[in-house]
Amino acid sequence: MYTISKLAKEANVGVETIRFYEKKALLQQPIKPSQGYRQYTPQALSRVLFIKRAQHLGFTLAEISSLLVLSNSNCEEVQSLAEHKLDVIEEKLKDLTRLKGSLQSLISDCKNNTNEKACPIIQSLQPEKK
Amino acid sequence: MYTISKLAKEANVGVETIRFYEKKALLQQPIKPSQGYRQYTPQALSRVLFIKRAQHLGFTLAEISSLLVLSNSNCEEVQSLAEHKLDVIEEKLKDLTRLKGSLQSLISDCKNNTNEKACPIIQSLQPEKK
DNA sequence: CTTGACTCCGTACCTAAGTACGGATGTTAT
DNA sequence: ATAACATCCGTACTTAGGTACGGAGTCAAG
Repeated sequence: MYTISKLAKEANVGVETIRFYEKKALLQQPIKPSQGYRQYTPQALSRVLFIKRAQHLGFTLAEISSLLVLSNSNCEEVQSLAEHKLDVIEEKLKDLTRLKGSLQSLISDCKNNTNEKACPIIQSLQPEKK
Repeated sequence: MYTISKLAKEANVGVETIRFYEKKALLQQPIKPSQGYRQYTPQALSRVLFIKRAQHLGFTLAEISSLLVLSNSNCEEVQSLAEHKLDVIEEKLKDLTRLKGSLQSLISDCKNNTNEKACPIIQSLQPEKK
């Protein structure tokens, strides 16, 4: 059993984060003993670690909430959530790759530029005159 | 010359966005004729379009602010800002690629899974018992 | 000269995932 | 039993980039 600060420390998050997850119903609030502080079980720790791992996989807290609901029953739906997330990630990868190409070519233009006044990057951002 | 709503329309942004950019000093507020509405010059339109293009290249408004300050003088600093942005993008690309691999392997585990109860994705998120 | 559309301006609200504050209460060590 | 620390709880603040609201003033058409 843990106090809130020990739980937070074990999970490597702030105390406020625990309380935040409770508000968001990602974490069940342990019944407060009418006297004294709340006690957290090892299951609560598991839950927080689960949340943190899922975040590292790129899931938002809202999605993690769904994962937790589905986790006891439905492998297919979990899989479909993961596939959707994969699509989003692939979309972002495409965008960033395109971005990278544009920036690289602008920077290389800059390096070939001897004219100090007309920076090719700035030029490229100027809209054409109408 | 444009009214604010015509400017916004030309630039394909909301009226509120123009006002927001003025607050952020990305856009100079035209002097308000003591009577009546403000008039925007074609230069103001160019400026808004510049901002939107730079955003598409992945620059934040704060960075665009720097770009605008530098744009009249210093190609080298503009280039260095772009290089920094490129580094950040490459870092993000690495992270996303790693993420994509993890998700793909979890999804493929799911597909090989015949046991409906134990979803491999959920399993992988469970911390080991201590 | 009045109606309807547009503008001005400050302020509040939005998402996401927390972080910070502050007063009241509870616990622990001396 | 009192100091020092921990917890409880509600509320406000943070970043980024806007969006929405509401009351007042202004402008153009009929």
